[in-house]
Amino acid sequence: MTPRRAFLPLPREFFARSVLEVAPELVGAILVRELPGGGRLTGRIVEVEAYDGERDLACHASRGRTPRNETLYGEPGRAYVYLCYGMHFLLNAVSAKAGYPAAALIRAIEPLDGREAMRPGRSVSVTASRPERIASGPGRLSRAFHVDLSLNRIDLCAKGPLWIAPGEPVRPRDLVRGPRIGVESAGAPWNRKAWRFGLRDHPALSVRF
DNA sequence: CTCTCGATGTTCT
DNA sequence: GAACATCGAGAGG
Repeated sequence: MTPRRAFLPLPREFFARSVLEVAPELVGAILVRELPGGGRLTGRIVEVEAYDGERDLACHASRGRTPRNETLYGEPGRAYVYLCYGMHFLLNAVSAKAGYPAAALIRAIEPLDGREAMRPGRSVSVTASRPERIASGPGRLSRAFHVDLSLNRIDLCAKGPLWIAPGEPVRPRDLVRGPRIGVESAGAPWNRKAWRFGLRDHPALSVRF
């Protein structure tokens, strides 16, 4: 019998901490997607950003609680999925204790199992020539892993349609950080916080550090 | 490589 | 109307 990896989900306590601890530790972890029709997609998380509370003007919760961001205020360890720019679904892991809105945005994944079932962008040319970049961006990874609004609020701490398992440890020198992407308009100091974490020089990064 | 711009829908002013 | 945690095409260097 082939020793197949168990991919046990990370426990809820992992996510029930400050997102500034959770986000960097998610780098290197494994995202597992069970497709409705059968088939499993897996990939290594190589880039994550932290969004921390109502005071963080780049966080969706900065203007208070709304129907859209309700999940952010709930139990840690759940998926917060929302529609961005009218056409991309972005995947977050809710962090901190319930009632405190914080989440880690998963921004890029190195494809592992099930690559043939990952959906490329509308342009075949880009991803066909660089298959390792099929999930190299928050919108692209959701498309590749078939993540949409139906997965909002699902539990990432239990086997189901989507969960996160521990990966191989990341050497400290391979973990790099820098300012978050696409949050210029949040203004200082929020657009300058070095709350983006990733694997040094990894080809699947959405943008180089 | 860089820059610019349109797509597309929900939320806020 | 404008803004928005994005992406990819097209033009230009």
